[in-house]
Amino acid sequence: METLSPSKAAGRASPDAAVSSDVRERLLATASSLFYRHGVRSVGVDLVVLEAGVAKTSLYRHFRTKDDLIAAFLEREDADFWRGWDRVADRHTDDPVAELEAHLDWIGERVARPNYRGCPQLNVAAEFPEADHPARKVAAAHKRELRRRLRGIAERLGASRPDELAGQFSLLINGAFVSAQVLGPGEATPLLKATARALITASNTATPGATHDT
Amino acid sequence: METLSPSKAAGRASPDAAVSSDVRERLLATASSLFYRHGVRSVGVDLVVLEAGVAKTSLYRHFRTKDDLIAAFLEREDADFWRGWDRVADRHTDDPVAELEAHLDWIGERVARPNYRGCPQLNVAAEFPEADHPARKVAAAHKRELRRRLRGIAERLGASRPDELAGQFSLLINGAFVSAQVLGPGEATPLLKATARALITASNTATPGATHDT
DNA sequence: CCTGAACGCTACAGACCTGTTTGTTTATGG
DNA sequence: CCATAAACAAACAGGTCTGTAGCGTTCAGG
Repeated sequence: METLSPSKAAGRASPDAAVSSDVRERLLATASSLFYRHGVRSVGVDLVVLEAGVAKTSLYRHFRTKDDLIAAFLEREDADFWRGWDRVADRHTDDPVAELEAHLDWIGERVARPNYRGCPQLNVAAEFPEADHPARKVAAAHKRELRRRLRGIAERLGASRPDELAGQFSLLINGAFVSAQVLGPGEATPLLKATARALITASNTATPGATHDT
Repeated sequence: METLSPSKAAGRASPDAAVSSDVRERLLATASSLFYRHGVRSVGVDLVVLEAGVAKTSLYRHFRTKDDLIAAFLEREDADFWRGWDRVADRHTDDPVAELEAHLDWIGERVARPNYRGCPQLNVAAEFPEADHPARKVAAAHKRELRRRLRGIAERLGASRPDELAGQFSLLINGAFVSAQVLGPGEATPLLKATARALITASNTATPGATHDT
């Protein structure tokens, strides 16, 4: 029988009710870190509760299943991502070109980090082929949101076909997310920005309604 | 050694010696299909041998471990991919622009297929974070080869910085591979081609930003 | 002071996983 | 016609996985 150790009780958050979310938050933070670093399927719930210093029963009190925990992980990553995005966007409310370039700087820097392991949304999508998996829905919504925001920028750029331009940006950014392994360090940012500039130029000079395809 | 027997057929393995590779080939074909459709980690060896109609001992005679089987799966996909690529390239030995566009058509068509499940190399890389996994080495080599071939095209295009242009193409194509879930049907090809055209145009004008027509 | 919620801990169920072992069948080459 | 190699079949070893059950402890609020 273990006697309760004061240091233990002090180490973890005070049992102070606060909201019950203290344990939940620690679980989610631990799971997010483990899931991102090692992949979702290779991390068992036993490891999560061990690292979080929490009982397994508590995990299943806060998350119905592991799949729900995975979805919560992606939602957390989604929120983090847009928080960072907004921080960048807020510095360039007037100039859409500058805003886009700042986003690409931010993304390029992120992709070049030594422990970068790819976009969590894309990773989970690759790990779970079933499109109706709860986490897949989060991932799909995240990518739709990315394109939506890019379309907003494209509109402010005055592109003749903003949705098409946004699609191109989206291709580009997702390409950077998965290409870390094949890109040299520091290569992503210049590639992203050069490509974006070429696309903006082309979108300005393109003849509206011209059909290039055949 | 290659005695061929007309009495092939009949559901079960033809006892015909053939090359020993008959069983191996069926194993690899079955595993490849299952791995691609359902993901590598979610398909156990028991299922592979069941679907292949082969004994598990046979699997482990031809592949030392499951990891080796996964690597063989990626090697097979790699070979298939370049076979298709070469078929396209062989039709456009004279015109690099036409060749690139043909490749993008081919890729766009592939990505739009209803049961497209992403690039197997990228999927496996997402499933196995450990960079030293045998399959990861195959995937990395595959992506390096892609960029190498794109650089060849960029050189024949007369780009001033062919390696940079190849990097941009690479970003673009990998982006298309992972963006299937966010792209509308039939959207990939026009996006790919329009982007490639913009990049080629930009690469011809020495400094980005200038809007010059070819 | 009592009740109930939240948490911790241990053990377990039941399934699935990779890889091995043992023993049998089959077919071909010498 | 026999030796050899390869395949088959089935059980098993030893883990790991998700999720549940049982039981004790802490603590806030009435």
